[in-house]
Amino acid sequence: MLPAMGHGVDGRVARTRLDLAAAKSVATTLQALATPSRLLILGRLREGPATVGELAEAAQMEQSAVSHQLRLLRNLGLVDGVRQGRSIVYSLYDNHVAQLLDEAIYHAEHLRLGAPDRPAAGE
Amino acid sequence: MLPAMGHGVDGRVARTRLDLAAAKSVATTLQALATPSRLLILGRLREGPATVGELAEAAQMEQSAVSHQLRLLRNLGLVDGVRQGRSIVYSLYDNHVAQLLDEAIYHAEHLRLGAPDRPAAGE
DNA sequence: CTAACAGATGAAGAGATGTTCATACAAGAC
DNA sequence: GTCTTGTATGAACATCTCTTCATCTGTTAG
Repeated sequence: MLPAMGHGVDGRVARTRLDLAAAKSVATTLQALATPSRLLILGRLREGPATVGELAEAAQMEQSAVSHQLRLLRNLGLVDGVRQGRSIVYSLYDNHVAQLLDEAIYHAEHLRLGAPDRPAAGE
Repeated sequence: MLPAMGHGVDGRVARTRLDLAAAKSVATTLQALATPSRLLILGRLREGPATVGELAEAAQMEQSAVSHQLRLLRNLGLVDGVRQGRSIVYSLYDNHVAQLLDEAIYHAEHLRLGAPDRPAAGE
């Protein structure tokens, strides 16, 4: 009862050894989720579409900073923005993004339970 | 047909808005998966326990570099290493790690299908 | 037209990150 | 004990990342 082979959420199995190219690709995408600011933005987007201003408000950061991060997320295909009047409304690109986000949050929070975070405390 | 609310792999739902603390926590963990070298290491461990030397071989990196990354992964609670003679055998800490890895790879690779990665090519 | 609002973008700087090099530590071989 | 193998660790350095500031583009109001 120790599945060394990875098994996905619905039966899919990842059996091919991760090669360098794949690792780079995955790393690039995961890095998009590996920052508090972007997670806050995506977290807000998970609740529904929002303008840049609303995202800045939700993430408590400057408009410019949000815009920079949105560009990154856009280039990676994680979000999409459409103009609506003066505003631009952003939303998660598709369900893969939403799922990845949810699963990342779920697992990450569970993993933190046993994670000291700080190297050593003893002395 | 547009689930704004996130839904996890087996029904669990992430409904609480991600606050800054949670975002930081998740980001920290995800960052561990957001680098090619660490993904290669974890990818190898997904196939079963391995010594530092084997990991260095699999990831094509120097022993020292592997050791540094292993410390990081250890501190985050993603891997665990036990001494066996002269070697130290590492393995994924638990199934959460394996699952997170699998799902990250799965989603990330699917997302890359529509991701240009490079800003603009025209000219 | 001009003014105001909403975002995007480039440059620059502070900080974080990952690798390498040299060295230290631990365990077994002799 | 010494030597060799396997791993950890610290310092240094190059690189990348994220934010801020100033400015520019695009849209609507007057």
